[in-house]
Formats: sequence, structure tokens, C-alpha cells
Amino acid sequence: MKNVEAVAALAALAQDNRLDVYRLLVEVGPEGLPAGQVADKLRLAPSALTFHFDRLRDAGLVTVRRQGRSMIYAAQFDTMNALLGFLTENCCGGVSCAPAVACKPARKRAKIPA
Amino acid sequence: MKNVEAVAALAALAQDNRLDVYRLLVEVGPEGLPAGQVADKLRLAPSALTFHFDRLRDAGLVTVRRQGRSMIYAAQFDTMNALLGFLTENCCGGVSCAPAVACKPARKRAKIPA
DNA sequence: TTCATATTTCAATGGCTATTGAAATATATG
DNA sequence: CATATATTTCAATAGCCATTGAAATATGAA
Repeated sequence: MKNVEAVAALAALAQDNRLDVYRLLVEVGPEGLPAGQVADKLRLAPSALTFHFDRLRDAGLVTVRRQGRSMIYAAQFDTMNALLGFLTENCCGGVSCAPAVACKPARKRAKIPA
Repeated sequence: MKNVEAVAALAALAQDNRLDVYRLLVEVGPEGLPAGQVADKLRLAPSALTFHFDRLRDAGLVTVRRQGRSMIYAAQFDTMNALLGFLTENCCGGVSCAPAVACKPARKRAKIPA
């Protein structure tokens, strides 16, 4: 990830409502959520929400697909992982100190250890 | 880390010059760097740099101390670690998926394995 | 086709952000 | 004290951001 892309991702997340939207989508996982449900849960005006989705999308943090008349937005985990990698570069002798970090979609239920 | 603090940290990093400043300080480590040297390396006007330092400081991402007439700025690694923790919450079954992530100051030289 | 639902588009508005340059402050040195 | 260096303060400016509400578009259902 380049500097410019990192700034874009950071700027997209640096706003209360947008951060809430993103975190909600992260919780939900790759299936995503229709815009209307996000609007309801977070009490956001539809047009404001479109504005925020556009910014998250430009930063590569979410994707959209249409389903009937609904637009379904979902978190794009790769981008967050790239951002985490970028932020942890150069902090431990010039090499990333967190190679194992990876943001994956949440499971529906916690996997119970045997 | 709370939502508000995360937004503050993200906003502080979401600007090219400021991100450069922060990353430079991360490379340098806890000893920090005088404002003037940061200004020289990144070609930033002194007053602009003060402006950016203030924002990084408000977000808890850097600290300052005086040394003679110089102000020495240093990265505050704890805050970045808290931010990384915040960003990786809720992405793996509701539990952070990256408990081992920790941003520590870079060593002067890489430790050579025995 | 007509109506209803879901979302986007657009223009207007107020507020914040980054940069600039000049002046002020703080510390060090002769 | 007088001067030089390091940084901050301040006011001005231009541009971007988030929100609002009304109108437009797209799809689905009767």
C-alpha cells in the first residue's frame, strides 16, 4: 500500500458516522447489509449515507452489489489488512512487526475448541 | 480505545504531510527528533509543522520535550497500538484477531540471531 | 401502466483544514 | 545586554467536508 492510498483509507475512517458504518459492516461480514438497514441502525439520512458509502468505496474499504432495489454494501477486508500492514511498517527495525495480522470476516458463531 | 479517540487518531494520520511526519518519528524511535530536523527532511514550513505536531499531539500520537531551544518530538507507540487494536476488533468472531500486534520502537541495528 | 420502495443526485449551507507569512516568544551565546 | 537560532502564535485565505431536503432514478408489485 502506498502513502496516497493509506491517506485515503485513513481519511475515509476518520469520521464518526463513517467509522460506525464501516465497523457495522465488518461485524456483519462478507454478506454485507442493504443501505437501508445501515441507515436504520445508525439513524443516518439516506443521502448522507450515500455520501459516506462513496468515500468508503473510493478508499477501497467497502464494495457494493445490487439485489433487487437494494444496494448491498460489504466490508473489503483486504484493504484494512493492507492498511494495518502499512501502519506497522518501520516500527520494529524497519520490518513489519506484525506479519501475522489479518482481518478476516467474523464467524456467525465462535468456533468452540475441541 | 473509544470511538472518539480512534477518529482523532485516524484524522491526525489522514493527511499526507502529517502521515510522513509520524512515520519519520516512528523510524527514529523514542529519542525523537527536533522540529527543525523534521522540517528540513520533509521540506515543511515551520509554522505548518507546528500546526501538524499539534494535531498529532492532540491525538496522543506524539510527545514533545524541550532540549535547549529545540523541541523534540517523538512517536507515542502506545496510541498506535491502541488504534491497531481498535481497528482489528470485531473482525474475527467479535474478538480481536490480532492480539499479538504491537508496535515497538525500531532498534538501532537489527538483532542478529545466534 | 401505475404505485410504492430503495437509493442516488444535486444544490445550498456552515464549518473545519492546511498553508502562508509576519510578528512574537524562548533559549543560547558573545 | 545584544544578537542569533528555534519554534510558536496569529490572522488571512482558499478549498474541502458533512448535512439537509427536494427531486430524480431504478426496481418491484398490483
